[in-house]
Amino acid sequence: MLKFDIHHRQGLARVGIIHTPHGDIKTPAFVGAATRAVVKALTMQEMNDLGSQAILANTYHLILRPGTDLIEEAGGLATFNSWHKPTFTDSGGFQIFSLPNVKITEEGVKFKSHIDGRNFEMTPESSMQAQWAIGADIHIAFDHLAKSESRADMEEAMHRTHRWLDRCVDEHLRLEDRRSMLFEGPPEAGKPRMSAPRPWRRAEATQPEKSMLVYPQYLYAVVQGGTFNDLRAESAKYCAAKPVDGFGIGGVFTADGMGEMLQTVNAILPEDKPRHLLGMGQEPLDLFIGAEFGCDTFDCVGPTRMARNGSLYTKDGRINIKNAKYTRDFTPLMPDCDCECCKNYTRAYLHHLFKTDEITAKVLASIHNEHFIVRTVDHIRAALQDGSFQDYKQSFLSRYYQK
RNA sequence: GCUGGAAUCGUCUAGUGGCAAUGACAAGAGACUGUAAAUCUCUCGGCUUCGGCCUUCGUAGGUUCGAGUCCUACUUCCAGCA
Repeated sequence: MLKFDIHHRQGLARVGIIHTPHGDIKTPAFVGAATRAVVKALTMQEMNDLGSQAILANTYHLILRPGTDLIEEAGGLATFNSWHKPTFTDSGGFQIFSLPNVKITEEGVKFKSHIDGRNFEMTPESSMQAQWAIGADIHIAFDHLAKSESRADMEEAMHRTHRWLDRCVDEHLRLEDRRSMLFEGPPEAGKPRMSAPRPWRRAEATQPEKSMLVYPQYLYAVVQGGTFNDLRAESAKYCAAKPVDGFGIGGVFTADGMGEMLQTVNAILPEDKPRHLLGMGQEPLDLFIGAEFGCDTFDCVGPTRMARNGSLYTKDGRINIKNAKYTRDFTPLMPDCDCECCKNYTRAYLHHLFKTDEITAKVLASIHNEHFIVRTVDHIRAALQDGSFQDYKQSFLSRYYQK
């Protein structure tokens, strides 16, 4: 089981540490979106320097390119992309369900690559195998996304997600058993299964299957149910009963009603396992609500996508640096920010880089936005720890969202 | 000097008798939440009571119900020949 220590609680909120084979994550934490094993526009060194603790890659994208075998051969995701810190993979379900012409059956999903039209099939088992090959520390179960917001569709998607979760768990445990047999021998009574961290070399297996990464990997179930809190409760109960290491909360698209939903779900989920709020974190409000109601980690493509499109966070809300009014603004983007962008460059310079479509515009903007969100969650963690959360939330949000 | 060719909204460009006029870029603004996103959308002659009205395709005339489009002259530019 994934080790998760909780040091402090305040209502549903908690402060803790997730211990992964590639290091610790102090929670609550924002996990950078590295869909194709890269945080767009940034190097892993830059991600490290801006304070990121973990990244999340996407199984769908990595299956298409470069292929999961290649990542396994490289020594796993964290070695391949030189991150060397905790990693997550999303199952790919979310992406596949958003493709046109997907064929969904109880067995799994058939789809065509959006790159070259090649046919692929993904099942709960194959998603687990792909994620084990990619070798992130934490995997997300292959879930079914509802085709609409309707209750009938949500219910169908939830039940299939549950059935698929059972298959994900079986396959995950099979892969973990195989790994531990290969590298640690049969479990001894009284001795914990989890191995000490080791060098992340790929090991040649002597068993029929060809190779395997030596470190343990962990699985999160996904809670579904859309905007229907009774479905959310049902899903949380189902997931809570499974031998998984943590939980993803999926299918959340707006902050409206999110707090109530999280209260329902997180009151049911076991306290001693981490919870990841899938895909939320573009709006600071999401992060405050998520942390307040018991979520430990977040990921979101928003900060870096916004950055590439010139929409930059400040304490007074987002600004579009491409606007003409910043042409002669020779002040830092955010004066009290200690990111590389704000410490060294002015709004006028950023404006110029964007207007001339220089690559560095996206680099500096991504550094700032990612830093902004990572540090906001860091502050939330500190505030929870010292009891000032409500004050911090109030002062941050009233300034950020004032009009 | 002669002979061709060309002048269109910031720029380049489409247009060969019904046109406020094509497309691209530039410019102005907006969107973006488990990334088919360095992407996408809107505006882009002026006014408007949103039905229109006014002014526009180098300049000045002309032909025509009607001209960016045809004719004449002029101006400027390009090419070739002197």
